[in-house]
Amino acid sequence: MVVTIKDIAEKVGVSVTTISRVLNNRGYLSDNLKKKVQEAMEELNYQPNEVARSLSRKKSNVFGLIIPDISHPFFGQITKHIEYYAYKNGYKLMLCNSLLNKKKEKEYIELLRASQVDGIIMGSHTMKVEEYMAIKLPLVTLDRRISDTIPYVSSDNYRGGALATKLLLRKRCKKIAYLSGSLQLNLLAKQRHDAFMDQVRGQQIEYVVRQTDLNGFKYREYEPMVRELFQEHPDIDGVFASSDLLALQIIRESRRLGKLIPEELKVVGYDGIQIGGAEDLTTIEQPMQEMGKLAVSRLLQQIGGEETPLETVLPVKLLERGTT
Amino acid sequence: MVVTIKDIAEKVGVSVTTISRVLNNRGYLSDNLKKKVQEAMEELNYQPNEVARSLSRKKSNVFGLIIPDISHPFFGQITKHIEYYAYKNGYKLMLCNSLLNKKKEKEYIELLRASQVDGIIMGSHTMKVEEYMAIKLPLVTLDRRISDTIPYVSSDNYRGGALATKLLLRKRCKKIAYLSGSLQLNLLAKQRHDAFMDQVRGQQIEYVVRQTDLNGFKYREYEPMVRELFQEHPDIDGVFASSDLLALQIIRESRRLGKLIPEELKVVGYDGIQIGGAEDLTTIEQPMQEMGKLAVSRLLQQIGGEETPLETVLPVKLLERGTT
DNA sequence: TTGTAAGCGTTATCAT
DNA sequence: ATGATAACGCTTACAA
Repeated sequence: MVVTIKDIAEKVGVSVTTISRVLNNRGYLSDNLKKKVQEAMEELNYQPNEVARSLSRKKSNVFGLIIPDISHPFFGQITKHIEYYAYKNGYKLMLCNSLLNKKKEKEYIELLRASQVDGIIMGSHTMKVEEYMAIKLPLVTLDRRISDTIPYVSSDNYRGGALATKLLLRKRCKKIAYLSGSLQLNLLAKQRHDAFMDQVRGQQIEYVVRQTDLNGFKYREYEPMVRELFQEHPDIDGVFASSDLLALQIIRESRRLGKLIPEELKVVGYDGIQIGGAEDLTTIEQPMQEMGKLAVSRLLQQIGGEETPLETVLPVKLLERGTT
Repeated sequence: MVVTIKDIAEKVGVSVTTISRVLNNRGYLSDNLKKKVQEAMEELNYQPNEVARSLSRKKSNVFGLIIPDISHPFFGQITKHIEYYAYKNGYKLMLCNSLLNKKKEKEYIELLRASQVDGIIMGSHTMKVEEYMAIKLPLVTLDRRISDTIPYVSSDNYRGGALATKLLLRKRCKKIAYLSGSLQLNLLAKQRHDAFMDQVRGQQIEYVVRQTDLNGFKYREYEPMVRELFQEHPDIDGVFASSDLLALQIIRESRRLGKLIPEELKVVGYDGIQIGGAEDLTTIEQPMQEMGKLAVSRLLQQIGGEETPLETVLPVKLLERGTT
């Protein structure tokens, strides 16, 4: 049998209440008692049952994290930081990969509520606004403005888009393309596109916009899009890709075509993923560590009953490297 | 207040036992009753409390996953698959990033036990053998043979090492290097090195072995090691890197030095990560999906009281691509 | 300073 | 077929 608080109580010869007090360091306790209890715990190798605690306290110290795909470097990195700060604050993390599957996302949300998690960080969203509003749990989204009541943490997408586009203009590109994953999926990343358009319109420059309608993260499938782009527009000399992974695909394709980078083609990515192969890529770096930290702290604020600002927009940084 | 089984019972006019029965579909229940209960649940928007269930059933339906770093593509990908199969079997996943920090790993193990998880998948190991043996919980390790009682899932590291090395020999390399992260950390990956040595010894070929003593995943710090290697041995014409990330670093450095790949230098990586930039890399692919699947199923076996084989070694595959 | 007892929301064991 | 009631392991008023 597993050792419980009751066994400790019997061994020491006090009530369970007292043991619980020692455990939580509440109330007045003689040092002698404390010591005896500690010893008994050691001896019996006692471990508190967090499930029982959660039930009793109505608090689980668990956060749910719902993202599309943990194997995507952007989410992998941000998750790393979220875990770091959650752990630091005494919270565990339940990992939920939605794969942008509506049913799975919904099931996970229900599962998280049923599991009495103390808060949810959403980096995925495929359901209707009302369904998120109905969650009634501390909630924060990553890079997604779902409604004007659900707090979100993002980086400055518009500025990122502007920085990237301006760089290409400054480098005297004559015909530039904006490439992105599905725009619908991510409202805020759409601002990169808006910024691109604002920079490009009215300028003496040709431009092309392309987006996948993949509702997924099948990076492999970026390839045909990129190939097609260059077939239709072989004279493109600048590309702003809305993710580093996409940018890498472009670089790969242009190598195949024998286009020299940056001489004949300049490429700017987005995210700032720290992965071999992306290290020479000029890109817009999102402050992933800060984003993770703030996502956690927005949740903690809500749990603590504090006011939480609707928007938390963090600055991005242009990393000018080898591909421009 | 939150709706409980009791509220449903009152509304329907039966006992909580009956509601619980409906919930778990146990025993004999009239269809009429079932329907009425279902309706009441819908109406009151009832959600079972998993914490209470776990306490009562002594089963949480949660697995703990301890890995060094979720932002490393290898672990990101394998985690994706683990999550997939866990979910499919009704288990949630608690994500624990150890950062190869002994204290954190130990704390997490305790936390997982306290949280009554039903099993642990360990992809990290920094503690002493006995400490793992003392876990007394369904356990499976990834790519780590800790003792001969703890089941592990891995791919065939020796064969992977042999395949990679043989390829370089077949391609007529004259001087090849084996590069790896810290060998101590990962007993099984060490077999890649053994295989390398077995292939290379007694052949008419020069070879060099280098390993970081980084006890971490600071990929950035691979750079100096790689640079140094080429300074000391500018005549190397083949490299077997024990991870794709390391291989990418080598490719990067050789570009800088103006060495042509594969003409002047051939590079073989390891892992088969699916990341832009690694797509042209010749590498040894680990069957990550199968590994994730089997890690989960080994845990399920243990939970089900079945015999679990000590070792599960899956085949690797040589992907011959652009860098050889 | 310590103890009694109720309560957290479910499940499980007997009854009936 | 359905119900009482104890039990899961812990916390927390309220007492003493």
